[in-house]
Amino acid sequence: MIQLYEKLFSELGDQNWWPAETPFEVSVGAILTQQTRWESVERAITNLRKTGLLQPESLAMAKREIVEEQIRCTGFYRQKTERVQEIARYFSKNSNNISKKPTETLRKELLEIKGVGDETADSILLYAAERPKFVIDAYTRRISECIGIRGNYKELQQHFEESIPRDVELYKNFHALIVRYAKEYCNKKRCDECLIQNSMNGTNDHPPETIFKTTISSSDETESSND
DNA sequence: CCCCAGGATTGCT
DNA sequence: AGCAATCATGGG
Repeated sequence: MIQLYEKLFSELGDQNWWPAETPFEVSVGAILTQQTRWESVERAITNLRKTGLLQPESLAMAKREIVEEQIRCTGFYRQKTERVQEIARYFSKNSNNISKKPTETLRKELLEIKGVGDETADSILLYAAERPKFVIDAYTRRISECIGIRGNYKELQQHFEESIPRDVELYKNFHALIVRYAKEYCNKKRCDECLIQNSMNGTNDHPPETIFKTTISSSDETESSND
C-alpha cells in the first residue's frame, strides 16, 4: 500500500490540501464540503470571515438567516447552517481541552453532533486535531474497490492504517493524493492509464471477491459492547 | 436538461 | 445490516 503512495506522490507531488488557518476553520469546512465542490466552500468561508462569523462564539450566536446567506452556495444550506452552528457551540465549550482529549473520546463526541458522520469526524480528527485517523471518502472507496479491497467504513480504514506507518502527515498527504488522483483519472474514466493497477502489480492480484476475507474476517471490537 | 460534487440522516426491509 | 429518498446549490 505504501508503494501506491510513493507512486502517486512521484506522479502528482505534494498536494498542500485543506488550506485553512485554524482547527475551527477546518471543522467548519468539513461540514460545508459535504457533497459539494471545494471552490464553493472557499466562497462560503470567505463570506463567513468577511461577516466576522469564522469564530466559534460569533458563529454560535449568529442569526440563522445570516449564516444561511453566507453558506448558501454550498448547497443543503439549511442543514449545514444548523450543523456548523453546532460545531461552533462545541468549540466554544471545548476549545481549551480538545487537544487533551484522547482520540477515541474526541471522535465519539464529534459523532454526537448531528451532521458529523464517520468521514467528517475523521477529517476533523486528522486535519484539525492532528490525530492519525485515515479518512475514507467516496474516492478512497472507489480506488479500494478497483484494487480488490472491500468492506464497510471501519474495515477500509483499518486496512489502510495497518498497511502504512502511523504518521499524521502521511495520512494527510495520502488521502489528498487519492482524491487528486481520482478526480484526474477515475472521474474522467482514464482507466487505461491507471497508475494504481500498475503500482499494485504483484502485491495484490487477487480477484475482488477473495482478497478481503483473510485480513478482516474477525471483527475484534475493543470499544463499546453493543449499540 | 441531465448528471455530479472532498456526506449524513431517516425510514423501510 | 444494507438500500433509497432526501437535502439544494453550482458547474460541466
